[in-house]
Amino acid sequence: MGRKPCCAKEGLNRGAWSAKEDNILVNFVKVHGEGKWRDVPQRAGLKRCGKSCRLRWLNYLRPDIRRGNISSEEEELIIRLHKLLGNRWSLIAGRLPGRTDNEIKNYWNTKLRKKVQGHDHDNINDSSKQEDGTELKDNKLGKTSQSVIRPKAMRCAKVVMPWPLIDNGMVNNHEHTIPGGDSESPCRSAQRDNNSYGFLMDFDVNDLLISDVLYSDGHQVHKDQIVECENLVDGGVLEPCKNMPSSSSVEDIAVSGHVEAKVDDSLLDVVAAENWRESTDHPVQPNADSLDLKTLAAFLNLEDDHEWIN
DNA sequence: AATCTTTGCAACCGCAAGACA
DNA sequence: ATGTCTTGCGGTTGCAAAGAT
Repeated sequence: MGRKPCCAKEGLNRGAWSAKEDNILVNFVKVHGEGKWRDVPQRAGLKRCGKSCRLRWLNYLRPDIRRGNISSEEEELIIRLHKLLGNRWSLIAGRLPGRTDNEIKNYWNTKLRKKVQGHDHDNINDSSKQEDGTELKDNKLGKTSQSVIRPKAMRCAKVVMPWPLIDNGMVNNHEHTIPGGDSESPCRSAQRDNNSYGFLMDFDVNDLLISDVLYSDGHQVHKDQIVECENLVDGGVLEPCKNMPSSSSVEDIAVSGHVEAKVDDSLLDVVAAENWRESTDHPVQPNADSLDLKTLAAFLNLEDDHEWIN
């Protein structure tokens, strides 16, 4: 027996919302709050599908929506997050306070994709070309291959809050333990040094993943990068994992799709959630935003974070 | 000025996961 | 344990505005 459709489609308005409909929905949510979207149209007196109401609210009517042009910092962040997360628009949007997944998706599809593709084309490396010089495509959509973290299955055992947040007194605890998480993570905790990489946290992912993230560029990780990474480790940024497969030679560590590194949402959400909480009262809050960008910059790109955050 | 093409964005659709009875 | 409901997500579509011819 099939499930009921979310709404009877006959007699319902479709397409663009009128100002009057917007008003009704806003007033209804103000009074009754979000949720129970299925009942909203009937209770609010809207000739709309509940799903449509929810979408309209989330993507357009919510008071904390930040409209207007996407800044170059946001654009840069979207590109980097997309490189890291793929088409996980909701996750990407979660790192951009006030922006919706739909907006970011549209922005990517209409502007950034071309931009990035153009850039990739310029920087196409040998590994993406066949012997005859034609480019290899990794799927039927013709996307260039890239390392993407699929943030679902893996559970994060323990999360260490980013130091800037702690230093700023935004949070009290130095550790947030996820209930049910495995307390014996194979990777030892990241060093508690006062540095911006602290939020690489006690994470249930091996070093390969970390180097994936740090150097995810869709290309092979070079030996000198690993050396650099190890220097970071030596410097107290990351403590080396004990269970790193010893057989994996440096040259073999390809940052490619086969590493289905499934990072729990909490990886970055810890940061974003705090910033979001801070920013919802004042959607454009320079401190919170710059903090978030800076922390993410440190996470996403160790080398040139000074260049794009300013 | 008229028509065609492209672009940008809001909205829709189907699917999946989690919650709940 | 199972079925249904609710919500969220990502892909796609439709349409209006802008630009090109």
